[in-house]
Amino acid sequence: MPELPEVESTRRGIRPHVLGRVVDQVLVREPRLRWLVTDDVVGRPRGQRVEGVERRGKYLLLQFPGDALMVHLGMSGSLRILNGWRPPGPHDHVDLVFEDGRLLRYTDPRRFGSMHWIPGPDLVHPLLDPLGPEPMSEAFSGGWMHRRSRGRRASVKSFIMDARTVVGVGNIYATEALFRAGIHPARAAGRIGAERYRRLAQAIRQVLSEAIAAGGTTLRDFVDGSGRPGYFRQDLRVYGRAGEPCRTCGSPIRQLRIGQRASCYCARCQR
DNA sequence: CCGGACGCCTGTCGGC
DNA sequence: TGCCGACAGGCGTCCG
Repeated sequence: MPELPEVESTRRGIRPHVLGRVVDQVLVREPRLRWLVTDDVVGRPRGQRVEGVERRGKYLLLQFPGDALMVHLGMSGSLRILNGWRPPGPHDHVDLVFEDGRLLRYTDPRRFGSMHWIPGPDLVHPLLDPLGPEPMSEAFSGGWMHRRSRGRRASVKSFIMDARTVVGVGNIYATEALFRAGIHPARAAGRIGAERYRRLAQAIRQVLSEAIAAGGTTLRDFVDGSGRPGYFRQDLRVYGRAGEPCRTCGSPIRQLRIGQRASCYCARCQR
């Protein structure tokens, strides 16, 4: 499910409901996520107040005094605020129960997500360590991509989906950004010039901003912290539109596979 | 170092 | 109707 806009929509949805609340207990019904949920996730948050709800790439960070809880939604994960106890469904793996009876419930049918306790205030974790720049930060630019891509023969689509290049860009938004920038997804990253990378950086920022404003993209089951779907699906120009006419030029949208992922593009608009 | 394939899971959908 | 393969929003790991 979730790329940066969906994670950010989740962050904004849950933040007002969890900020300042004190954790009463953490219930882990199924610890077998992408990585085994360890005992510190169950034991350490108890009695602690949530002091911040942040995001780094596709990771959500619940900040406690001195420590943090790091959550990844994988392919099919979501977090929901419940105002009171409700019986959990088969994929409701973790509950953070607050002292006032509200809870934050983690649901993830495919269990590709994860939950880690990060001791200490500095957000040091091996999964965060290799991450590249945030797309909205100054550190991310066409120049950065251009320099980093010299000599690379991998496709530009794989290149921008690599979190070391830029965080938060998954299959949907890589596909959409390349369409907006007029770049063919299979083109070798190292054979794209500085000016086109400037356009691509702008396209990535633009498509992510618009998607956040729409509450993200719901393909099947994504909902934000309040249970609302995202409405960016109707604004997708190429993703999931193979065989349909290009909204710009009318020629049929084509699809190929890059790195085991479907890649839709317009052969006329993207070179 | 780089690039590509694999595997982890469950649910859904299309074709036969 | 039922079965079976393909596919799905991610990403660490392994291999050549």
